[in-house]
Amino acid sequence: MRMSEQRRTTIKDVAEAAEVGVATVSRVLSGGSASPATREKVLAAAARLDYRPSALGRNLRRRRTGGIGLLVPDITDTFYARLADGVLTCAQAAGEPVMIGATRDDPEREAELIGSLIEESVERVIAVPSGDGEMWGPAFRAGLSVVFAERPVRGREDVPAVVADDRSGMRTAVEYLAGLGHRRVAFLARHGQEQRVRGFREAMAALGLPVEEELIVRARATRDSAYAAAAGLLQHRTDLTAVLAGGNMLGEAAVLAARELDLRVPRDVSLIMFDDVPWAELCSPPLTVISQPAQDMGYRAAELVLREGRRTRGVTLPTELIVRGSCAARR
Amino acid sequence: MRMSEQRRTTIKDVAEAAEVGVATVSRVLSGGSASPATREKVLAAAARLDYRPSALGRNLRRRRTGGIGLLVPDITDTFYARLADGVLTCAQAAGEPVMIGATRDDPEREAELIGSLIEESVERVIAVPSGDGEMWGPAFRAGLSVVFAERPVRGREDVPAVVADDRSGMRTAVEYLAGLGHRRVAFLARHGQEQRVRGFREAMAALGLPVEEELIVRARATRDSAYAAAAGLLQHRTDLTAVLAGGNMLGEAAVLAARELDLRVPRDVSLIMFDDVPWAELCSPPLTVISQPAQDMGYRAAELVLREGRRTRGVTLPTELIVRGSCAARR
DNA sequence: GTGAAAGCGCTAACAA
DNA sequence: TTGTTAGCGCTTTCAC
Repeated sequence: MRMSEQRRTTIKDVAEAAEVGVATVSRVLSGGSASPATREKVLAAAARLDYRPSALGRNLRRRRTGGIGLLVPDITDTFYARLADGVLTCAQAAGEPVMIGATRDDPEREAELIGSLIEESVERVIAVPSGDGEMWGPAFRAGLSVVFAERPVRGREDVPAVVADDRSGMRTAVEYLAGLGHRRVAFLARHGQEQRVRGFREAMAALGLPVEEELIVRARATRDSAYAAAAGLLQHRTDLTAVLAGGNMLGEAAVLAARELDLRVPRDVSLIMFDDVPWAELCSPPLTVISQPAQDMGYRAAELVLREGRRTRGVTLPTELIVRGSCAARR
Repeated sequence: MRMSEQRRTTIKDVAEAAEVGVATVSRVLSGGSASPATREKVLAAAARLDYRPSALGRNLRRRRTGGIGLLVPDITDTFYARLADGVLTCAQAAGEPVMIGATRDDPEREAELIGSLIEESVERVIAVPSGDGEMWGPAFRAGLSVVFAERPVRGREDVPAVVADDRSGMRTAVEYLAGLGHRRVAFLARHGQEQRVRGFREAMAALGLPVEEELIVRARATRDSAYAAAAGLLQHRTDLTAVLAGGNMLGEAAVLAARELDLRVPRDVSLIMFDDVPWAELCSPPLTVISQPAQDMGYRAAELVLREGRRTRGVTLPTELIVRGSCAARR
């Protein structure tokens, strides 16, 4: 005996209550033409019944879903959190729901999440890609429009990407360090940040500094991996005088590892971090950083993916050197 | 620019390819009974066509959506980011998509987001509530099952909530401070953290310390609001000897404000923060904190909301005092 | 074990 | 201007 069989209020209920056909209700509610009288009736009935059109029905019929999918490696990394925030801001303004997934920087998981987005008929995706171009085959075959954020994917140069100006940022950082007299500078990068690695190499070369492959260390997008990379670097290479961290988690790890090894920043080693975060200022010493507009990045990516217009080109956003106290002149 | 009218592969296509009826395909794919021979045929066809069942169709038919909605004030606040991470971890393990929204700690926006979740037929929601009980009327009327996180909502005591043990945490903090000789301790709270405020009052009273209303300051869940609150407090009340920050953003603001006002921590003022974050250790001095299991909170909330079983009770998770260097004995 | 058919809630032709 | 109707892709009786 089901007394309160929670049935959802449907368009049919509204139609009956307003004494019109369902098509009329649909039209009125989506701003179509209708006589003032009927419009009034329908609106009143809808309000009275607290009617909310089912996105399920609509999307099935239209064979598309409005929402946008968002794939980031780790929402716990403030950079991705800010990026996500930008996406949310733009999406909410456009009234689009956002479906989020954490890839853990794992191509396999990424593939799963892409599959899940396809199942949900999400047709727009913003992703900080972890895997290579192949992961994205199913996505394109399914016809969804994707925009990459933070970094492009090799082999998918046709897909628009919203990125920071890594080359310029790296160049600025390396020049700053070189100006301070550093020659042996290491680079802590996240896997996949090849743009930055390339920028680093270029900048070093341009200044006539040696690029030792051993001084370019890669980590995965997790705290543990970052720490291991930083500690390993600092421990084994006592000859380096400066380290450049490719992201805030790498920077955090570097500060921690340095402290653990009793290295003083910036006396024993100078440190500069890509990405500015609130705690950089609270840190001791305050960290010198290359800031990048994370939230903007997300916002722009959302704009791009929302703009139906095909053939949109990617966007490169500027970075900025913010000198604080973690770099010193090399004696 | 799609050249071929990308038609999605449907169950019908698979049925034709496998030379069976659609019902059979459905059955096989959802683990129903079928003869080994047909099962084989269907699976092969599905794989060959790279078939993915449409969640839209399924959900519409079933009149429910699997996904879970997640509403947080600000994903940029690492506490909420960790909470969200917990939710994502659990949801992904269960294969459920997560729809996320940022309420900005604004009841109105929260109401909008709830409405949007209803439209999407999401039937499970985890929320860090901003508004009062009334906001949630439509949600319950629509029959969705919700779990609150971080704090309960007054007037909705029947809704399960996953929270930190605020009373115990506050008590521990206050006792620690009192043991150090502090009597004039201020509390920086976020609006809605009434549990913590209550815990603070109780703890102070229990130790025979005076509770000055003026020393309990509330901020909204934004960096600006937090900073304003902290700066105002520190500026106007030069007689206080310790401040307890109700969350990491409040703590961050307090450190910043103190620095701005040339107050030395812990010499001039002791500081203790609710919620442990990676930078607390990097800060100078390292911050003494009451840690709370944010990611766990999210995970547990997801478990609760996923467990169909109604009448689940809420969960209270333990907190822990982690002494670092931001509190000193009062001379 | 298998298939035909009836919808889930909605929108878009097409009629009236 | 309005209503009728045919599906969108799927699951689920209900016959066979």
